[in-house]
Amino acid sequence: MKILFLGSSRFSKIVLQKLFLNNVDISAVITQPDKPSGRGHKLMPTEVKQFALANNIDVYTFDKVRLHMEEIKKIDYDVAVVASFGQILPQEFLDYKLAINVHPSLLPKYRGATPIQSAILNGDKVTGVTIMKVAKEVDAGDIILQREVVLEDEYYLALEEKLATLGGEMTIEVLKSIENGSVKFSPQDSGKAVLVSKIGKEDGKLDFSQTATQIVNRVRALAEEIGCFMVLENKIIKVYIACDVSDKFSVEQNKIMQNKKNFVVGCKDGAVEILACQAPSGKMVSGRDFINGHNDILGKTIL
RNA sequence: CGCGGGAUGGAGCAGCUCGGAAGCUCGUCGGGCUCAUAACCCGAAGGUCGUUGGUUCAAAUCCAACUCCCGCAA
Repeated sequence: MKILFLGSSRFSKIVLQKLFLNNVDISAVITQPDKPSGRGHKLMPTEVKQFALANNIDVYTFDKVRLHMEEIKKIDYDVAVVASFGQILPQEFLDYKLAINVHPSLLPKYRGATPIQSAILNGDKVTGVTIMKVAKEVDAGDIILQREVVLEDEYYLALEEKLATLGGEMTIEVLKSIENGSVKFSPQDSGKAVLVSKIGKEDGKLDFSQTATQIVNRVRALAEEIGCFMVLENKIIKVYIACDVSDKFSVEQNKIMQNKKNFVVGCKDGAVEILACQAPSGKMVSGRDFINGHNDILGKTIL
């Protein structure tokens, strides 16, 4: 059975890698076009494209799939595997051959762009991966296989890797079931659907009037990708790692603790320690180092 | 040619506008206090101030080029 893989993100790349290493027959890969990125606006290929090139897999970069159906129909494949591709696929593509999607949540919960972040942000104890048929409505197709994953206070990247790896394994199972005809489709209960939208820069701002758990969850969910930050004396301090230290310290809400050893900020129900952060123009440093270099901020207020 | 910030003992920073003897908070080492300590007190070591050239009586500081790092934007 030959597959056509469509994906663009790091999540996609991990799934693709899993399939590749398990000798799934990958006819070709379709990914988003190279985009200007980084300093100097150099053109950067997606991680999926980089992986494909490094492993001699045919790769196509299509800005809009619907404009390239002719080329797609020339590719010899049986099933399309879609993982975080970043484009809405046209009906013509869905009608052409079976397309299945790897989605990192327990559908119908968290349909949309940010299922992994949403699970962490909401403090969920369990999330998972769903393999479903791709339907016209986003993430609403019939479910083929679903597995749960218990959250263990991971940060985004670690959870993404875990879910993507599982997603790859599940995809392989599903492909086998399609091959031997045992595959079953069960419709989603759309009444229970939870939609999550894109997350923007401003969502990374830490609000110390929230609880310690909420703040830490926000850092876990967003610090690595979008970036979390707080505003201190008109400067944006990026926050990378934070933990709940309410049981060790008691600090007034929004205030920085007067302690040269720990970068601790008070919040609604306790205190959060900043373990890694970054000042403008600086590198990422430990909270301890940050305090050493900016000891004048002790006792100051976070806006 | 996208925009901008930075490089100062082992770490994180100040000093640069207005040139003129290297500073702060830590760390390290030694000593003291203490039942004890990551706390406190005393002392010490450790820097060609990113590189190269220029201006000057004199450059961390002004000028030029280069190297490496970082943020924004996308």
